[in-house]
Amino acid sequence: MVDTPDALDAVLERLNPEQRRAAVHGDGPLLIIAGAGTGKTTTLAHRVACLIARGVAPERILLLTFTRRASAEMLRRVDGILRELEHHAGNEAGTTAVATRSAAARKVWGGTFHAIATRLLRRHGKLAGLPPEFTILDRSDSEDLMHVIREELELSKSESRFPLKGTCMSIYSRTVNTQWPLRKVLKESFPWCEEHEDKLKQLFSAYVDRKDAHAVMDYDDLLLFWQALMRHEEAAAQVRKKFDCVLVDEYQDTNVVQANILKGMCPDGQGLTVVGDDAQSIYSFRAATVRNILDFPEQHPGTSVVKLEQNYRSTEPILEATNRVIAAAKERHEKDLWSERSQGEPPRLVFCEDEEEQTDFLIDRILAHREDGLSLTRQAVLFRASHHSIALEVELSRRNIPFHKFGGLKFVETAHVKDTLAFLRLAENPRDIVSGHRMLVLIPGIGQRRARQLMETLAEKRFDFRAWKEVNPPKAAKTDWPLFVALMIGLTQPESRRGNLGDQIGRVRRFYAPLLERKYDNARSRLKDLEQLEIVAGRFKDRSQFITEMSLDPPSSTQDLAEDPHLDEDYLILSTIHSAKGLEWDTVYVIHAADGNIPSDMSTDSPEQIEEERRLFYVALTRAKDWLYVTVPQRYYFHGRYRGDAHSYAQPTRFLTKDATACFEQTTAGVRSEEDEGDDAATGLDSSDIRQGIKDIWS
DNA sequence: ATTCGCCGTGTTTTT
DNA sequence: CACGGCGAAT
Repeated sequence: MVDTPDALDAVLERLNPEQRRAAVHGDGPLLIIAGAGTGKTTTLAHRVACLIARGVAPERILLLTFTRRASAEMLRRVDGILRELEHHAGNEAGTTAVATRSAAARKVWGGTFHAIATRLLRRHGKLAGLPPEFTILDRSDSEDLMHVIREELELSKSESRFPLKGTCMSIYSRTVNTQWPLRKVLKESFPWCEEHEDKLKQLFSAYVDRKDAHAVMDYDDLLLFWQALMRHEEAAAQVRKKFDCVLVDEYQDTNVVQANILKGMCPDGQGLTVVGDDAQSIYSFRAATVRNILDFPEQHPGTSVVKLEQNYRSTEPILEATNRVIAAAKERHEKDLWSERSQGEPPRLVFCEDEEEQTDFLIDRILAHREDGLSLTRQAVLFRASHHSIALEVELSRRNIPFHKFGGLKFVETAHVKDTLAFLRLAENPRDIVSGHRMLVLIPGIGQRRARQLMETLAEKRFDFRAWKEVNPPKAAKTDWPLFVALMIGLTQPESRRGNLGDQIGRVRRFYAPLLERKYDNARSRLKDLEQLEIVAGRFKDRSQFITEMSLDPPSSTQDLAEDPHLDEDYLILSTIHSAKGLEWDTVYVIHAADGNIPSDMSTDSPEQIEEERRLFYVALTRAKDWLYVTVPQRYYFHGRYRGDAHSYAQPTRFLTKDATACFEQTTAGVRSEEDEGDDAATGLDSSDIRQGIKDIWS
């Protein structure tokens, strides 16, 4: 099973000495500090391949990544390396090994903390008293449940205004993820809610009980239960003995609970590898703490530290600019990133009149780069907030330039898709009060109150939907009610559980369509979405798995769902900076780089927040290999209108210090100033067209 | 006692 | 678009 050392050496040859040290490192705890573009994925993939080559069983390797996409990419690379090893090893290994090897990478346990937690808890949940059929609440489901309880406890009737459901959820989530006392969380992050501390405690404890009673888990529970499993001696031993090695990517964006889980998985640090870059920590709003990576050596005595500093991604001029941006950061691990790619264009800082000019400039440059041979998929437009790309999307659609957008509101998060899924979720787990409630209030004549009663009735009758046949529906629901009950009974028949999922969605859709038409004015496009959903669902065999995937790993781009033939088509990438983490493109456009957007006005309360925004900007810039454009639309928009008088101008982001700016070539977009002035009139395209286009996106 | 519907307000980032 | 509040309709 062990390859000849020669084969391994030949493959490791292409790594630099530090990367190689990390890849071949033995059993002790290992911390890899990997600056942007220093070949982190390559290194980690080689390490995994080395482990397998040395005889570690792939199914005993746990690889924790930040997204499903990252995990798939990593395993693809591991697979590639293993095949290469085969090749080098020549014929001695024989044909059986080939079969073993090519399947090996797929056996690795790869995924996000949450996905792995789900997998472990479905299998070992009994140890923690969990029913294996639990359903998972996404953020807005959790908020809905919080809302229901808040109403029941009549907290909204308290004298001073009680925090909104979203705020309650944020407080709760922050409390459990930081593992701080509620008081401290309120004081530091939600000072305006301090007076409600007692009521919040009441609310949160009811929330925890309710989730238990209804067999639902929110995102935080997945981590918390895994943590609890690892604190229970017997359970921990059972989980631990499944794995020999645990590798964690993007460690700078993990929180305290995740660090505790790792400590539980590898108490003495044996077999534990973490990789990250403190300069790229951008998820503290999710309670991630950079202390995890900074304190790792103390938490795990005997840690070897490897620093990767050679950048393979960007040209020297781009790297110099990004280095100067991050140099202004307050607290950081000194890193000295350097590149051998000395030739290259300077990054450009482009001032635009307004957003329209920015859009024109972008499209102009994107097409020019494509002319020069850079396909659209090798170019990406990055922005701070999802809505920053709306105007660009409209124009791209108008010009038939294909694009995929990552981040922002996802398909599965839209109301009508959630409604549809709620039917399946309740069929799968009749105790799921959130889905039940959501569905029931869709039916005319049924509101908050009756929905609650109906769910109580269902619970009393042991979750048998036939109990609802006896219910006397209100007048408005006379015709819908029997149809609805029949639908639910149909969906819970044993054959439905395994039966064609597309069919099931179709049945729901036929019942739901009239309700949808009544509820939204633009039902047509929403119904089309449901047809999409039907197709996606058809690919799954197991209903429970489908529901889990939709809440844990939803399709990351809206266009992912569109059509399969899209796979080989060329398309431009639009992405939030957060969703661009870990990726790279030949040409990167960072748009709306004005103060107020970067840093976001929402995140300038504390110095820590501003530092995080700085790192965010750094992450955006460091995605670029050869070309980097930073665009600043100067006219300041405010809720779609000019703010105040017509001549207030935006400043470029404060993170472009004088030092950093010096690395940029400054230009104005000037798309319009020359001959385009006349063209504009000729095309007849005007802001009213664009605004109409914007409205079309929503409606 | 409930549900329905209209209107004003706000809008980051994500597992 | 989503949410919450408030008054009208059932």
